[in-house]
Amino acid sequence: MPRTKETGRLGDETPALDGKSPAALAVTTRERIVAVAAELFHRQGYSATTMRQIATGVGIKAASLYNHFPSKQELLFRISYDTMVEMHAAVLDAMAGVVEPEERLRAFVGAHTKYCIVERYRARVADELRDLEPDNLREVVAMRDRYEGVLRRILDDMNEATDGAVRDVAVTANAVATMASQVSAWYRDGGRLGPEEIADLYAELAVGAALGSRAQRTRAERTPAALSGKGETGAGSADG
Amino acid sequence: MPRTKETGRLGDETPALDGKSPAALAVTTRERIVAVAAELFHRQGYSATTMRQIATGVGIKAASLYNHFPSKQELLFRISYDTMVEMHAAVLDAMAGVVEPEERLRAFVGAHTKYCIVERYRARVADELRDLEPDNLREVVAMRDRYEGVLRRILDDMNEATDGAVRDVAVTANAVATMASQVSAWYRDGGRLGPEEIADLYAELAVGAALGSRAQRTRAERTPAALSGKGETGAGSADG
DNA sequence: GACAGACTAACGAACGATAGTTAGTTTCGG
DNA sequence: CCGAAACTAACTATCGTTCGTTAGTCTGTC
Repeated sequence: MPRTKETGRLGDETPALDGKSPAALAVTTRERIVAVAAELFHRQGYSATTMRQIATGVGIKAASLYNHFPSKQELLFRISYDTMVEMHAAVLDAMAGVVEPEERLRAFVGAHTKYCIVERYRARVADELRDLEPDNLREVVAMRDRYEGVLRRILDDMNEATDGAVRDVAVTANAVATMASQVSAWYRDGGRLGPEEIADLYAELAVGAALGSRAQRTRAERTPAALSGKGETGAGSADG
Repeated sequence: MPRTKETGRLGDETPALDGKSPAALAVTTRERIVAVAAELFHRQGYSATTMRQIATGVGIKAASLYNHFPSKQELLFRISYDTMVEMHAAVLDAMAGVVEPEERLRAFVGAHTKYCIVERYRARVADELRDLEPDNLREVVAMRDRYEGVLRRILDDMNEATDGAVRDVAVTANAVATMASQVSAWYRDGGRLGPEEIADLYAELAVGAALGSRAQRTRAERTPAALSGKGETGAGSADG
């Protein structure tokens, strides 16, 4: 490691690193790069973020970034892909051992929401697929599709268990997934509720949305509307 | 109007304009610029879109864009602001004359969702506030806050009418608003359901989320959880 | 009705700034 | 004392924007 400046000591010549951001807590330079890049990509978008900004945030020069990542695009891909994997794992872990469909939905949405709050920079970057180059895009989309398949299966099970209370599985799956992912669009630290509490609320919102109120259900029986939408990606297709 | 090339005739030297995009239907050059820019901003993001790309899409050169807009930023602002105004008007129109809170929620979410589908390019650009410069941002955010206040008031009314069935008004408002806005993230033309049908489904999802299922409500009475969250922006604050 | 002048909207060319990236060199830690 | 990882310096490409110009069109006056 060069330069007398140690990774642990901050605030001397490092212009960024406010101390509270996750970048300050990261140990290795590589981890700090990822953390800083995620925050900047989140705040400014990929294209509007420069390698020099990332470098300044980490406390090094732009050229030094290339000792850790071969390109800006690869940096974006690693953030997106690793986040997708991590989120998937967190959700599967939360659902482990839970068998009742409605409880599985709670576990899924709760864990997903919580992850999207706690890791909100990464999560938002991973949700923005537009800047990924074709090959990288394919890989991340495949990951995401597998992930959303889990949700669709839960809703299918709920539909079966409740004799068709879910009005349209495909649309509901998309709606619930986007709702939970976008929690990071409005969440801010220091608010009235913490991540856990919001995650619990979101889980209940999802259950309510999926099953509907009793009034809705009786109304639906009277006027049969859309079918259950089983076995389709959505009303449209996925994005490419 | 210069150049023998008339605005109405297309496809001679204009390299873009595939005929099906809204840009092809626009009459004036200014309208076509807005339509092309909205689609490109949506697909690639603001920073990744160049003035030369927009110009090519319209069928003119980059320099000519400045006869219609003083800057790229102003172009973004006009798209964002006008869309916000239009959407607000569409939703208020749909709610006109509807008094029952639950029906007002249906009207709000239905109209909002439908607009976000039909005008999905514009709507997604207007939802991306990160590229707006401070002054422009303030104006659009003010517009949006007024808009979301309407939703919060509806949920407050529902809460009163149902003796507290809405678990947390602030969180629910944010969740419903983001859910509906993000419908454009997955909708594609030619799918199983059209805009109207999806909008209706979303309205029901919102009602279900807001009121919850009967099972949820009895469960909530046993274990009093979060308060109703009245009079606050959310669990965090809004963005700035 | 004709014609001078203002206006609109297009063009090609170019400018300054800055982007991602590379090459070559220096500097410590193990 | 070797190599990982930092540095300085520079290259090339492209960006938003400006400039000077030109062709067509509207407007008002005689």
